[in-house]
Parts: sequence; C-alpha cells; structure tokens
Amino acid sequence: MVRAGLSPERLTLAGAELADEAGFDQVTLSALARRFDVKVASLYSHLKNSQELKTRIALLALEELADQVAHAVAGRAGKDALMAFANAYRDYARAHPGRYEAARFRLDPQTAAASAGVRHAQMTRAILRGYNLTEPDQTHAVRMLGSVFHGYASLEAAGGFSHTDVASQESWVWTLDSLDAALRNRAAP
Amino acid sequence: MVRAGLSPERLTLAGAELADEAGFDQVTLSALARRFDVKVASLYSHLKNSQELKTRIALLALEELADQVAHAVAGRAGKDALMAFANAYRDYARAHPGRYEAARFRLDPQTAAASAGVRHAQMTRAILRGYNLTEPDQTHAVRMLGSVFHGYASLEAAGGFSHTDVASQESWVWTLDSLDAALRNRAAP
DNA sequence: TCGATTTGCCTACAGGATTTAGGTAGACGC
DNA sequence: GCGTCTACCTAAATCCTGTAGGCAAATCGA
Repeated sequence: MVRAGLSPERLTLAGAELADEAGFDQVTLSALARRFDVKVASLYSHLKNSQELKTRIALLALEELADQVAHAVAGRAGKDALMAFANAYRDYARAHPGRYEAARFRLDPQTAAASAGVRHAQMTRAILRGYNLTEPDQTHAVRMLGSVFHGYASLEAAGGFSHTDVASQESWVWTLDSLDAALRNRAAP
Repeated sequence: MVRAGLSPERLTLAGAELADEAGFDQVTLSALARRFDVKVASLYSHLKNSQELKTRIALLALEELADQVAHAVAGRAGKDALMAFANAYRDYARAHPGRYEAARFRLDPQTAAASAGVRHAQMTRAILRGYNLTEPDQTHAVRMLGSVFHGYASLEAAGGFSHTDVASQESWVWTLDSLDAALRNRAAP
C-alpha cells in the first residue's frame, strides 16, 4: 500500500482547484478522493467533515484575495488606491471563480473573526482615508464599496453582463469613476 | 389511497416556503415529499427533476420581485423612483431570503430570456429615464445599480453588516443618496 | 351507468454522497 | 528489531436523486 501523502493543506488546495474548475458546490469529499485516487473514508483522517473542507477553502480564498488586494494598493492613495483595490478584487473573482464563491461561504462568527475577512475591512477603511470621511460615513462607505465590488463580481460571474454589446470592462471603469466622485462629494469640510 | 392533490404550482410554492425557512440549498425533492407526506418518486410525475423545481422557484421569485418593484415605482420618478425600486428590492430580499437566493439561480439563456428578469432590466432602465443618461452610460448605470442592490442584499443576508453599531438602514439610505448624486452628475447636458 | 383510459401515487431498486466503526500495513521512535 | 502510531482500508448506515413498473382513483365516452 503506497501512501498518498495527504494533508489538510493539500486537500484544501486541491479542493480550491476543483472549485475553480467545476464550481464550489461541486467540491465534495468524494470528488476529492477520486482526484487523489484514494477512498473517501481516508479523508476523514485529515478533515472532520465536508464542512471543514469548505471552511478551509473559504479561508484560503479570503487570504489570497486579501494578499492580492494588499499588494495592489501598496503605495497608492485616493482614487488610485480605490481603482487598484477594486481591480484586484474583480480580477481575483474572474481568475478564480470557485475560490471567490468559496470566499462568500458563510463562516461561523468566531472563524470569520479570525479570518482574513478582517483584513479586507481594514484595507477598505484604509483606502477611504484618502477621502477624508468621518464616522459614521466611513462605515457607510465601507458597506457601499463592499456591495458594489461583490455585486459586480457576482453578477458578472453569473453572466449577467454579456447580453448587450457594451463591454463589462467599460461599465466597471464607469462605476468606479462614479464611486470616486460620490466619495469625494462626501468628504468632510 | 387518498390523493394528495399535488401540482407543479403547489410544489413550487411549497419549495419557495421551504427555501425561506431553511435556505435555498435545503430545497430537495425529499424534503418536499416529506412536507406533503408523500413518497419522493411521486413528485416525478409533476416535475422532471430537482433542477426543474429549482428553476420554477427561481422564476416564481423573479416574478414576485418584479411585481413588488413595479408596484413600488408606479407613479414615481427621479430619486423617488430610485428609492422605491431599491427599497422594494431590499425588502423582498429580507422578507424572503430563500426566494431571493433562488432568484439568483443560474438559468439557461432561453429560460432567462422568458423570465421576469427581463422586466427587472426594463424597470431599471425606466427609473434611469429621470436621470437623462445617454447610451452607453445608461447601460453602465443599469449594471452599477444592479451590482449595488444585489451586493447589498447579499452581504446583508450573509450577516456582513451586523458587526458594528451603525445601523444597516442608515448605510442603505446613505448609499442610495450617493447613487442618486452620482447619477445626477452623469446627466447629459 | 358502465367500461376504457388516463393519471396520481405507490413499491422496488440502483447510484452516489456523507459519515462512523473498526481493521491492516507502512512509518517511525527506542 | 519491536512496539506504537497513523495513514489508508473495508464495511455499513443514512440520505438524496432518478428510473421502471404497478395499482387504484378519477375521468370521459357511449
């Protein structure tokens, strides 16, 4: 019997790849076992259950996404930072649709609090510094930006923007321009 | 043997209720059969498969949502119409989380083209008439509004806005005010 | 009203996913 | 080299989907 060399990390990574290829809801322990040419029950030595697998993939995706965004906004400010953030976000969602879906997986509060989701919120607040907003406007803005970024990525992934001739890229830039203008309008005097 | 009086319509409605109670992914033919105290196989006389059930629930949700929005915007224009549209949308998502999830279910192109999703797009364009946008700005605006509405509803449903003291309602109004200002800024001269 | 047909719900079964219990053999410490 | 640990195994229960074929209630035509 040759050992397959499984580990929670390898399983999580393979699960993330599977998600990108086939969709997050196709990520099952059965499919993963098939991919490693191993019996399903063997995976339970490494993962408590399929819920844990999904949670781990979600955490991986949140980390990766936060890393990409952090790298993109480094050294930028104002509208420049906003665009970099938004583009990094959308690019990740397009390059890794399954992982992006996973990043929206409902985590229990403690797990969420310990996840890279926290960094997302911090980075969003960071780029808003360039807009000079006071509370509670800053919180409102965090929510608005999060809604637009997620909503756009989500609708685009669902194919919602492929019906007309207007390129999605143009709508994206237009939307970000509008957001920038709206935020500048909100700046504290 | 007493007949249960099933029909595609009754099953769809019960499925929608089940979705609101337990989540769209908990909508299974098994659960539905249990609810009607009937064997699972019996449902296949009324529905081709579970995919058809989900599709029908999605179509129902799209219809309901379009009806609510249509009712809300009737007789309104400009910012007034925008707010009515947005509030009807968010209210539906909050009142019927499972149905709202269903409304985002991926439909095949023909089904989507024949669904109430078309009315949604039309109504969005209708409220934008008050902002005097020319193409392709109008298309960009449709996409931006769709992103914000869906993104906000989605993040709110996921509990993303319950961490701080700032009320979600206030952020919502703030966001809509910002959108209104942004759109007015885009008006053709 | 009675017979024929349709149809609504049934049993039986096969396939696949999740999860648990318990066994065996390779890896590793002493 | 021996004992222990652990990675992977078989077996089995439970649940969901989907198909095939059967029986009886509803319905329709004469």
